[in-house]
Amino acid sequence: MPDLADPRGAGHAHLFLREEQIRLAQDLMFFAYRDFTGAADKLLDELGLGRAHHRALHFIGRSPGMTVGDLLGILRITKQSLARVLSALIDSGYVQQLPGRSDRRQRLLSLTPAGLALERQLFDRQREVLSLAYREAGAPAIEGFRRVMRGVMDADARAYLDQAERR
Amino acid sequence: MPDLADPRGAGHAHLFLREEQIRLAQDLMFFAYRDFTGAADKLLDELGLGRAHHRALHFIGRSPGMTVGDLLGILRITKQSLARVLSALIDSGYVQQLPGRSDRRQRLLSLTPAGLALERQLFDRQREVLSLAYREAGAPAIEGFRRVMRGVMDADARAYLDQAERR
DNA sequence: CGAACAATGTCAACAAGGCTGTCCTATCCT
DNA sequence: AGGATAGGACAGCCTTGTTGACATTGTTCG
Repeated sequence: MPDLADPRGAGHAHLFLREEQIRLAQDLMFFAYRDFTGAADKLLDELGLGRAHHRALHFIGRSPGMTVGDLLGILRITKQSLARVLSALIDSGYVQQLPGRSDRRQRLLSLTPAGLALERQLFDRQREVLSLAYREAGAPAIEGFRRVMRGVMDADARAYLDQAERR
Repeated sequence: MPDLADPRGAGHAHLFLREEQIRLAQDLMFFAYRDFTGAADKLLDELGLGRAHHRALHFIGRSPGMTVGDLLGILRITKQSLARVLSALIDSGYVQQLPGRSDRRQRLLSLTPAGLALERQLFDRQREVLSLAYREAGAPAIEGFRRVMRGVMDADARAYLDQAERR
């Protein structure tokens, strides 16, 4: 009865297992994020854009008509940081701003046809990577992936996802 | 028989579903990575360190005795970028270098006691977040998470994980 | 109506952490 | 002896984050 003979040892083994599992997750986060975002980098680079531009394109495409404030809340960067990225996208003709109907101080953001086309190209690069991963992992794994990732995010981010899913 | 009556419609619905699933994964990657790495930021900030320092501490702690070249291969940054981070860690007494036994050109990297202690504190911050997520998601979800994340990474990263698991 | 507040934009300066390019030293290997 | 390799160092650049201050326009409320 090793468990009774040495409960402290068993406890250590359990902690060790959990620790190794967490350290593995740290590795997974680093490598998966690096390679997932990296899938779009080559194309971005050719256009003189960066990941920050991609993020903005992504979220604007996901919620057309969102305000600048909405986008700031999602990205959690300062408006000065966003302004640089956003004005580049507007100058390049990928994003357009329309005055809000109910509140005309707002600038409602949306992708132009060129922006839609670019976002789709970037999307396709990442889809390729993720589709392979999904196919290898199988449907139940995908649901597990979703659940864990969701659990890592803060409440605001979960609320955003809930709202995105309802659309 | 709607499927036979409008196979094109069904195809579109299928594509739409897959597309939405991929876009959801983009969201998950952004939010989960942001909040997971963010868990350690406050502590890093107090010590005047950044995420780059944390990454180096993590991987050195994971494979004590690794060479500078090994670390470069994992992080995929230039040696000049790494040098800045590494020399800061050495100057602060968190990392030490020992000459390689078989090849004395090498500097084998390891954490000092202070480095171990710091890495543990950073680890604990992230463990807190991830433990909650794991508890909510359940064991089968964790395995799914692992499988999908692994599938997203490139072959080199998978090989690193395989080797790390064998230790 | 007018004052306070809110949404957005803008200028300036700074820091972290990537990058390139070049050159150097010590060591290893043939 | 001489070329290849591991690592370090100096210089300068870019992206993308930061803070702080201030301007403009539009909304809201007493």
